[in-house]
Amino acid sequence: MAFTQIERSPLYRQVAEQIREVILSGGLAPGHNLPTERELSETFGVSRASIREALRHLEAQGLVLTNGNSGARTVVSEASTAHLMDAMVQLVRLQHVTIEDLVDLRTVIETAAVRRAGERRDPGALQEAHLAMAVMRDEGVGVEEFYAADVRFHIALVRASGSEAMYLVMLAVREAIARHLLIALRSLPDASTVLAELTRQHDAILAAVEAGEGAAAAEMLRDHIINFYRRFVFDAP
Amino acid sequence: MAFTQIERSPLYRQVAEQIREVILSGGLAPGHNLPTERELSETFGVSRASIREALRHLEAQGLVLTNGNSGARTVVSEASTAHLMDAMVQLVRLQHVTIEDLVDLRTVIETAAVRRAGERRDPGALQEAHLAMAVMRDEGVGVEEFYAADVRFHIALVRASGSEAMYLVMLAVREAIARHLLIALRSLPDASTVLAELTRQHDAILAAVEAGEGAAAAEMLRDHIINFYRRFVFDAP
DNA sequence: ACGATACTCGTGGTCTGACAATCAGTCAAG
DNA sequence: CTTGACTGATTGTCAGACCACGAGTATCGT
Repeated sequence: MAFTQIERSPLYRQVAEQIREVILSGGLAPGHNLPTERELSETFGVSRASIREALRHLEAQGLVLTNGNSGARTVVSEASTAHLMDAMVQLVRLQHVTIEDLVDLRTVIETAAVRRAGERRDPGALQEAHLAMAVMRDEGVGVEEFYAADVRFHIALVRASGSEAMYLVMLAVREAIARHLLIALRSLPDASTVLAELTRQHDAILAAVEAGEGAAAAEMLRDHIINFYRRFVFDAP
Repeated sequence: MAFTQIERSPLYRQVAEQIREVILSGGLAPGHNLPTERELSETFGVSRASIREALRHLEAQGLVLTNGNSGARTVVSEASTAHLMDAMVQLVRLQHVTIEDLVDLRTVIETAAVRRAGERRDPGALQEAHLAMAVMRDEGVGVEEFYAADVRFHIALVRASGSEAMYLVMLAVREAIARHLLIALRSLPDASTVLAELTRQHDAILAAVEAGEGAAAAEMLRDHIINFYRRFVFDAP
């Protein structure tokens, strides 16, 4: 006979798992109201406390959304990338992944994306890149603003590749890197010169993409990223 | 004037945020016991119910771990990739990312990783790849086992690149793709022929990596992946 | 002296019932 | 038509209780 191990998971986990499954399989559309806690309590046959703990679990997974205030119903959340980003940032902060690795991954994804973007030439996404360039070209721009525009620029390039997955991972990687990058930028002794140089490189990359020369753009982008990190982030202090 | 939105976060969220920050900044090392719920309740000045909801939040983020049974303390969790994978699977199931996109991303990362693996030639990780190959070479192997071995093989290749970040994202991507891939494999009319062909390709790729010919391995890997999906997954039904 | 047994205590898991703050809707007054 | 008050429902929070379980400790028989 085949006895099987008894698995004893807390009620709140069983409840959360059931609700999660319903949401993921489309039984509860985003934006719709969840049943009230008291209703759930009755249908599952557990106390409201357990229901609430299950809801907190789902909330942390980004599946449901509570408005923070009392008196507002709990709703099914839109699919969001925020939690993917959080998960990655967490791994970095816990030292499970090094910045070098992330930069490496960033280079791989971004060069591939740019190569593709050169073939597609999506005008919408490239427009966004141009807007970011306008900010960076401004002489008096501060380091913070420059960095924000830089992120917008690079993200726009990846988005122009048309791959939602790359865009997504890119967002997460950028978010995880952000802290270190900003520190490096802030401690630059001669900021405006460096920023001007970065802007020039951006210009060249964007031009190559728009000319349909994806391979050349990828090449320049690789140098752009690697050189920057080599000069200002890794060896710096 | 710049009025700013009033933000009113529930107690459980404030508690969770504080504890999370302590853990992420190293104030509580993985494996150590968290204070008991009653202690936390006292130090934060909120009821145990709120503390518990905060703990459920942290649990869902993979920061703390409760042993499921009663009588066991809550403990700070090791850094784990499980939640990154969950987050990505979730996005796929919510239709936010398509399988085509994921396969695309997979190709990009995996080819880059193999190229690197060819330069490093990490014997340990390649050993794991050989073990997986042994399973796949077995004639009578079932589709399920073959698939598991296939995942082990590809993951081992990425691991051999030495990039923890790529390995991580690869895990997540594979997990998200898994369901579709298995369905495709199961519905193959002529499984053993296809599996044998896949195994031959694997052999060639692994040989190239071990010979230090990363570029060639990457080329073969790209064909390997793209052809498979084109023939059996996308056009299939 | 030593191993097995029973006991106590602290922990997380669960429940109940209550109250406050807030929101959505209704409806009368101006 | 706008304003304000009223009503009912919902989430947020609390206090207090009980249970099941694990770990250590004391007790007992040999």
